[in-house]
Amino acid sequence: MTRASARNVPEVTPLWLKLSSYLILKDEEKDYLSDLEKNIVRQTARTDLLQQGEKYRDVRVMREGWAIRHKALPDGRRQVVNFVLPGDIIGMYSTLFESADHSVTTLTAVEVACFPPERIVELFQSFPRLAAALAWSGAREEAIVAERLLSLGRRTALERTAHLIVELLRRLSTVNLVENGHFTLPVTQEILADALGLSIVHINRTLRRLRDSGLIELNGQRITVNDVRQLASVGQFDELYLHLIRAPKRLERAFSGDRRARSGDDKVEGRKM
Amino acid sequence: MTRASARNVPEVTPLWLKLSSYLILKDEEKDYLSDLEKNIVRQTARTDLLQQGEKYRDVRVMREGWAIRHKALPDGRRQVVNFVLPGDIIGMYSTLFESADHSVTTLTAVEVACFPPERIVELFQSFPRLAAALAWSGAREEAIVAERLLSLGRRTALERTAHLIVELLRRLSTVNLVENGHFTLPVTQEILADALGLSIVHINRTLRRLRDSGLIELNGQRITVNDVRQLASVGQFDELYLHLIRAPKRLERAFSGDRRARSGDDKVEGRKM
DNA sequence: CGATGTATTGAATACAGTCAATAAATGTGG
DNA sequence: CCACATTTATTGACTGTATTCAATACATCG
Repeated sequence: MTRASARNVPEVTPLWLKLSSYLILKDEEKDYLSDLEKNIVRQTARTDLLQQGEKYRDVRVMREGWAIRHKALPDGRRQVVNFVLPGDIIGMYSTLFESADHSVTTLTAVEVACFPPERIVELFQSFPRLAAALAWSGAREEAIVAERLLSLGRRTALERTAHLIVELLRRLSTVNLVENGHFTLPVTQEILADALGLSIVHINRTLRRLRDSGLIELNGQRITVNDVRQLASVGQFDELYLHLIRAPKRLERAFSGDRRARSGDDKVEGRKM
Repeated sequence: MTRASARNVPEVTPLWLKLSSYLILKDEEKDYLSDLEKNIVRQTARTDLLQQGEKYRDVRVMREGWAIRHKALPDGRRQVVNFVLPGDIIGMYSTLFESADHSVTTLTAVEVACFPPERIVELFQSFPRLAAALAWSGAREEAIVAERLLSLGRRTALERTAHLIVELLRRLSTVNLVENGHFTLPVTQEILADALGLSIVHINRTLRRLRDSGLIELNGQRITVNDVRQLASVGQFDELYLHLIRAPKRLERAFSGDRRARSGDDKVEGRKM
């Protein structure tokens, strides 16, 4: 915890906060993260950060504001795949694909950091702990999408809606954007509908039910969750999928040893090759 | 294409085939893959490869047979997140999580290769091209789940079903498991229902409609797709999301240069740091 | 202060679910 | 190899959740 006094203490960004919930970052890692987020771009609400079919470019880190990742059918029907919140990364593996199969559109004015995808590779080589944390965050995103799939496939409208609210609460908590159970929800009911696979009208009715039951309150873009436990219960919320636990011991162990040799230790004891 | 005569020519596995659709593997990479798949385990149909809540163990490669990745609600409702086909990897990033948020259950007798997750790290360090190919395959899985989310959210029962059949056809084609438009579909209608967020009864009726329209034929576990184009059209199938194109040029370029320096080249020209 | 986008509610409709009964297929033990 | 049991598939009738259509209220913004 000793901090070199000469060192420029880097700003605490949402990404920093999020990764810190997974493992304790070292100063050099914080510095590298800080450097990654150096190139900052601002964009207004309801503009595209990425368009379906477009060639991928930079990797981006959401620093402030909300966006949605969504896919559309030729006839205009649309599905919101996920919400992009502060601390989330856009197009981490973009180098691997030729073109995007989804769009990303801002819901609010946003502040994003941009860097070339080559830096991800660099990071995997030079900062394996950071790389693991980023990979964790990426894999967790997949888990979130899978959980939403469970919602759309098997939860009722009420359950889905309750579930989404709890999910957002949890995710925003990690980056300090929840205060006393309330947070800003900068979405129209149309967007909620597209996220939950429902019609606008039905989302409206469902929110009404949640409000009438006293579980939530809505004032403009401010949502207050009065009873998280009960809301989570309505949504059949399973804490497991957000993987909000620190890096497993075996991972820490892997990083504690010699950096070059870390692939060998566990392996050899289990099998001979 | 010259092959060292002394070299043990490795078996062509589904994973090998799949990755080859993305980039042309070098002999040393083939050898490494072959070594990864050395430890082979067989398991009968309808047994678990992984259970929700369980601690993660080995990484597995499906060599033969089918499985499903699925999540369940406390009351028993179930959602199949994805089908695990030959060449697919189970739990690639498993080290990063404490416990599994989903189960994996075999549909047929399967043959899987097991290896400790540390080898993924090893591979990222020693075989970056292979690592990229694996990361591609992982990111593609996410894309498949996202596309299924679009299905459940915004496609009708008929569209969903048609879409899934085309998806399976495409994925199985990559690993040479489709012949003349027909392939083995080792699933009950209950599993299809759980994959598509429908009831068993409704899947049955939907399949009937597809058969009556002559688009597909079903004989036991053998399905024949008579008109892929039309079926794809019914399912609003978008070729984009499977990312069935070779590694983008910038990736190849990155690998062609000096291994240690490859993070720098593109980066510097765009910005100064 | 109109204009557009968003929210809300009622009424009619539809797609998909549930219940139920039967048929077909698959598996098991004698 | 057959008889029985179980799982899976199929179809009809009825129900219900969510959609669509429509009208109105409310909000936000230039």
